[in-house]
Amino acid sequence: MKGKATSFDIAHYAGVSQSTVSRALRGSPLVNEETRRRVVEVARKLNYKVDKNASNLRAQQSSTLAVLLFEDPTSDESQINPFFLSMLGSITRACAKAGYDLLVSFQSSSNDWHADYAESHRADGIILLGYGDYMDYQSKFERLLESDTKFVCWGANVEGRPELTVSCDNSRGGALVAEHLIELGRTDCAFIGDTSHHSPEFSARFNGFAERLKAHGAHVSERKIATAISTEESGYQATKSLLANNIKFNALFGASDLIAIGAIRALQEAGLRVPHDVSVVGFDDLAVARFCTPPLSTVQQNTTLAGQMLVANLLNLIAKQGVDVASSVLPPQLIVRQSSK
Amino acid sequence: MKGKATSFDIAHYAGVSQSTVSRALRGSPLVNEETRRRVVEVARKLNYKVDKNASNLRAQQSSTLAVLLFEDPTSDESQINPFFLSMLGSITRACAKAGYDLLVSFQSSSNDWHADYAESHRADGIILLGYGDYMDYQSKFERLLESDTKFVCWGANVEGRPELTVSCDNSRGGALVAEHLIELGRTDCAFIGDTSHHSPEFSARFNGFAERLKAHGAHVSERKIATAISTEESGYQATKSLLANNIKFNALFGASDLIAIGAIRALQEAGLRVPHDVSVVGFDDLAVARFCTPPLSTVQQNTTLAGQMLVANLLNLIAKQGVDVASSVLPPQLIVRQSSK
DNA sequence: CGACATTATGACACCGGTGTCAGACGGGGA
DNA sequence: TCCCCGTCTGACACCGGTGTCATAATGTCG
Repeated sequence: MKGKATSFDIAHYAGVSQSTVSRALRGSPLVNEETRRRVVEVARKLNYKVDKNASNLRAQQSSTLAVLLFEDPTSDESQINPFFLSMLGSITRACAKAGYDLLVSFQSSSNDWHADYAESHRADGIILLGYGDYMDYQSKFERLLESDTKFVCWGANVEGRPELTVSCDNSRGGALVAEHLIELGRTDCAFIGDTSHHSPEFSARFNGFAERLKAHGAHVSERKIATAISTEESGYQATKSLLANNIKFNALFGASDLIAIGAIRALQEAGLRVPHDVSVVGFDDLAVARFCTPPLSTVQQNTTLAGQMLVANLLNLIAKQGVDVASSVLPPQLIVRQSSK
Repeated sequence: MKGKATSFDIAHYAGVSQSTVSRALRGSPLVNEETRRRVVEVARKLNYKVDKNASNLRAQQSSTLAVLLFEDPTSDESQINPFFLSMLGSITRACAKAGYDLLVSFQSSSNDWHADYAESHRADGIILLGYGDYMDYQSKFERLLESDTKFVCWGANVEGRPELTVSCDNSRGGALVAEHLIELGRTDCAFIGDTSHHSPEFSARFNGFAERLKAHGAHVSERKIATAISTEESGYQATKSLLANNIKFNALFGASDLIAIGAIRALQEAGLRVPHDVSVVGFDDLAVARFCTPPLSTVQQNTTLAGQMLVANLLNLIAKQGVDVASSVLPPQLIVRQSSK
């Protein structure tokens, strides 16, 4: 047998028509059980596999989802945010369970392909990760909506379409951190992250944090806020600049674990002890949080559940073409370790 | 316009035949420059995208590669080995650069789909990660070879086909660790990992390590070897069992960073100081190695280069159907940090 | 001005399945 | 015996492109 076997080959050897082969292999009730057995047996012997391209073409769908991971172009390209990688793992598993394949693509702002996967029929739907850090994300969303592309997004809100977003309750997470620091009596806080609308997740964390502090009579001074993207280096630099300006604080909230880890390095270099002089809390609960020095207190996001919901909501969207899907906001959980004792 | 535009729609509006549209959009020299401009313009206006399924079906290829990541079923399913994730990042980028899409799939030993992606024409070739830890990998390789599936593999050797493997020079990496410990005068070594053929990468690391020590008159006692898979917990347990048996050593080589990190935890719990009492060295240089307590000395594998070579070799294999591709063994690099000073 | 090469285009078969439709076949009831 | 119905199967159009072949239009040269 040259090349791969086709359904015509199977038909030939099983002594039936090609139509019957197709029906038999896909469990149609129209085919006689005895015939089916014969077809299945021949197919197995010839190691026959349905050609996905042909089947997708005819069926006008691809049984495939795509994940587009947006990377902040200002961050180091060689290191991918481990938080998204861990989400990727759970998305992959959820896809497999649903019988879908998963295409993975790393996007940078330079390319504009966001809808390509769907429009070229390579994927039935798209999952967006990291678009909260995308400068111009609302306009991207508009283009996706316009072309009727099925998509769901982690973190960033799609205006007027809450059902397209799965996110952590960032505001609540920030509040948990505030409560924890209040309990410790450490209310003179610095914040490293981003309070602007460019970064909806970081600013939600900050707002939840600041509001809860305020409710207790404390407040975060503008001077104690430094801007950083979600990398260790950026957190380090931002904290260093605070210290260089001789700004004092007894607690520090990093908008992500990577930022917090960088902040700890800057603090330690400046001779400050964590947590003795400064309590530090991060956000994400990356694996590394458990192992760093000192082990980092942080707010855990349930990436496993998040991945499952992204996939489930997207499939729902594809199946029901746009009917109501509930907004999905996941509860965060505070994990206290040595960095804030 | 209902639904997506097809090349016939473009043809209609541009006043040419469908054939010409196809040629024009794919840069055939057969079409008049003026005609091409018109076609391209109409296509852009109608937001036309080539249907990948149709094009793949006709061309009998998919412009897609698949990554199969094998997970040790005995390890915690929710946490994916960060080493492979980082490789995944560089593979994705290399694919994108070559104009290929990437399918990602996590395999467990229970499913037997290894060749499915290729045989169903979903992917032109397959990249195997983590198959060195696969109990029965040679038989899987045989099936892939038999079905003429194009594939390359990280780490594990395919018998008689060195061109299908890209790997780190694990033996040399082990030797680097040995040399480093010899310099420190720490030759009473423990090894945590796997010295059996079940884990070709770990055992190569061990062999390179042991041989170099032997050449210096030192030697690793059987009693100081404990078996572990590549997780923090497993490294912790293995080290704990050594200590429980009252086995002494002044250096420890963990076959991976995760193992070494678990080992450090076990040592510290037992009241041993790292590196004062025991020098610890790992393997991989995960991001976490820089941040753990104390920062971990380790052997760096160049995942960026590795990913690029896997993709390049695979594409080569697909293009030249089986002609010689050089075996690719990448040089490891010792990174000394506080854990072995 | 006719033979011939060159360029640009259209018609059409084809990739390998899926779904529809028509019809063969056997059995039961009138 | 004839008709009807349910069960099972085959023929065929179709999905949306790609590549081949034939041909029209234009230009070249003797």
